[in-house]
Order: sequence, then structure tokens, then C-alpha cells
Amino acid sequence: MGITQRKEREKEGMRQLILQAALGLFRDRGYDAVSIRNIAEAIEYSPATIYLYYKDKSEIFFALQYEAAALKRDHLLPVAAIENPWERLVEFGRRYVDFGFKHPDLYDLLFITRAPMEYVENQECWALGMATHSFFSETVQACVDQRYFKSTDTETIAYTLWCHAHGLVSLFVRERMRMYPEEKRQDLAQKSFSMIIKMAEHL
Amino acid sequence: MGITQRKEREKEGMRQLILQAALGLFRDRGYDAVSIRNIAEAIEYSPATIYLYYKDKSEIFFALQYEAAALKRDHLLPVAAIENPWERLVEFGRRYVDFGFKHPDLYDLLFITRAPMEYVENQECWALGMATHSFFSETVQACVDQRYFKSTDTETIAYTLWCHAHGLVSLFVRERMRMYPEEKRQDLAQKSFSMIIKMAEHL
DNA sequence: CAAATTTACTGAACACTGTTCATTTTTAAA
DNA sequence: TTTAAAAATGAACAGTGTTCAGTAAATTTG
Repeated sequence: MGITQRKEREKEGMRQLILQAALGLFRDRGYDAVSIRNIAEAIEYSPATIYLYYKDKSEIFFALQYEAAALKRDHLLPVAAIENPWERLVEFGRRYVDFGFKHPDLYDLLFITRAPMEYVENQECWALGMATHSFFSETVQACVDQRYFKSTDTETIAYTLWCHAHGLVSLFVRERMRMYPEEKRQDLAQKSFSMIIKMAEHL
Repeated sequence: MGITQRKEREKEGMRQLILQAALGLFRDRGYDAVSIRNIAEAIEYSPATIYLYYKDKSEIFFALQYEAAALKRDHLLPVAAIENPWERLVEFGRRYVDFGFKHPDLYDLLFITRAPMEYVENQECWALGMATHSFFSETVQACVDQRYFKSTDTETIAYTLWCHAHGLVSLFVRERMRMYPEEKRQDLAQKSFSMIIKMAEHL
């Protein structure tokens, strides 16, 4: 009786179809500027059909946010294999920024877009983000333990580095670097990342 | 013939009335969640009346953005009086962050909200922002000139410090600090600011 | 002061939005 | 082939930004 399995596959396929169409439209026009009718038109279904797979527009948003969180985790995963905590920290930062520049739409979804807060029950996504954050904190802690910093305030160190990385990416993502010529922006971000690493060495 | 003057005053008063109502609503509910009808209701006028003073919703947004830029300039203005460039730089940063925490809605308007890009003709606002940014850059340059840093890469230094400050404020403004207990957030930001200053001293 | 003119304002409409639901079409089971 | 279940939809509701013909108020003119 493989029919139910095929149905299940088709249902999942439809959910993915909706999600990918939504992601493309959200990226191009922003969450609010995209209507359910737009998404429906893109996948050549009636608007009402979408409500058979997602109970409302914000649920589509949350599904995308979860996918983004999973993709980000996968992007950062290889870092865990690095033994030396300092190298692990540097590579974590590099990959964090890299993820932001490669997937600005997903980064935006995760760290900038004002989420329809009502459903903080996006718990799976939240758990994913917390796990990543914990891994980051533990790496900083390992650096502290092994005397890579003079300071022992793990929390503040971790937060400070995160602030810089997030500022770096989000100024780019939300186009607040217009005072720099376009071809220079990535280069400047690169240099700034190197600089904060150098600064952190004397921390 | 003071009548035209009084009319002018009344017109300006009406514009301010609309702006302040809009700002309050935008702050509470966000730009997209606020309708022209909401604003009209708040000031007890018909929706159509608003279009006599602002040609569309985005023009209200831009007017607010300009006011925010002017307020931010005023908030940073006292810094210019500080002679010593390093002290000036530190105080600039402190006040920048302070502005963000005191006026998260305005900060959001200036540095996070995806502006309806069509009117980059918000030139007065852009000019204001650029002037502030230039002042910041020049302060960093003055520090470089007086050998406050080992590095001489003024542009990267300025950008790096800006990244941290912006990250600091925007993580707070867009509520990405939920992993820290609420009463700790401001304190952590304070500590992080001190830390980046310390780091900059060894730059 | 009354009439004419300019200014300020509004109600109704248009095309759009998210969402619901009765109805129809398609698919699977008997 | 009929019957039951699943999937898809058209039409509707209350909301949106925006426009415009028309009304009400204020000012200028005779």
C-alpha cells in the first residue's frame, strides 16, 4: 500500500513548492509586499489551496525561518571538527559572515526581520538557534580556559564578537553601505573581519 | 497680511500632527501594520485629508526618517566640542549607542527598515547621514594622525567600530537578545561597549 | 453685509490584501 | 461502476492604499 506514502510525498512536495516560491518572492520584494495571491499565482494554484498546507501567511514565514536555521547550522557544522578552540572560533566567525553574504535573504529572515512574534512557538527554530549560540559560547569559553584572552568574561567576549559580525552582515544586507562603492564592500567587510580577529588577540 | 502666515503655520501644524500620530503608531505596530485609515482615525480626520499633506504613505515614512536623522545629529552634536580625538571618538560611540537604546523606533527607521528605495531623493536625509558619517571618519582619522592606533587604515577602523555599534543596537532593537534575561541586556551592551573600546586601544 | 471665489475636507469608489467556506473536481476504495 | 474521501477552487468578507467628484468652510471681493 504505497499510495499513502506517495500521497505523503506529494503533500511534502507541495509544501516545498509553496516554500520555494515564497522564499523567492520574499527575497525580491520583502515579506509584507508579497501576497498569498502572488505565491498562488507563482505556483499556478488558487490562493485557497495554500491554506490547505499552511494555516496562514506567518506559518509560511516560520517554515522558511526554520529552513534557514537548519541551513545555517549545516553551513557552520564543519567548524565543530576543529580541535584548537581559537582556530575554531575564527573559522566560526568566518563562516557566520560568509553565510550572511551568501544568503542575505535567509540571514535577514533569521536576524533582522521582525517576526510575527505571536507564535514564539516556533520552538524547533528557536532550539536550533540556541544550539548554535551555545556552541559559539562554548568555543569562546574554551578559548578563555586555554588563556587565549587576558579577559575571562566569556559572556561579554562572545556577545562583542557577535555584535561585530552581525553589524557587518546586517549593514550589508539592509544596504547601509551605500557610501562605499559597491565593488569595495565585500573587501571592506573582509578587512574588518581580519581586524576584529587581530583585536580579539589582544583581548 | 498675516493670514497667509497663519495658514502656513496651520498647514505645518497639520503635517506635524500627522507625523506624530504616524510615529506613535509605527513604533507600536510597525510601518506595514499601520494603515492610513489608522492614522486618520488617530487625528480624527478622514483618510483622504492625509493625502492633502503627504502624497502617499512612504512620504510620511521619509518625513519621519528625516526627523530621526535630525534628532540623531542633535544627539551627537555636543561631541564636536571635545578637543581630544580619542575622547571624542569614545563619546561619539557612547552617544550613538545611547541614541539607539533611547529611540529604538527612530534607529530602526534610519538603519534597519528597508526603505521604499524608489525615492532615494530623500536627499536631505541622506546628506544629514553622510555629514554625521564624515564627522565620525574624520575623528578616526584624527586618532590615526595622532598615533592613537598602530594601524593606519582609517577606513577599516571606522567601519569596524561602526559594525560593532550597529550590531549592538540592532540586535537589541530587533529583539535578538532573547537568550539573555531582559534586565541583563542593557548591562551586557554596556560591558561590550567598554570591551570594544579597550580592544580599540590596542589597535 | 452678501455674493463670489478660493481653500479645506470628505464619502464613495477601485483594485488590492489575508482568510474562510460551501461547492465542485479529482482520486481512491468498494 | 458506484461510493466515499481528498484536493482544489470561486466567491465572499472585511480590511488595505489611493483617487476624485462633490460638499462645507473660510477668505476675498463688490
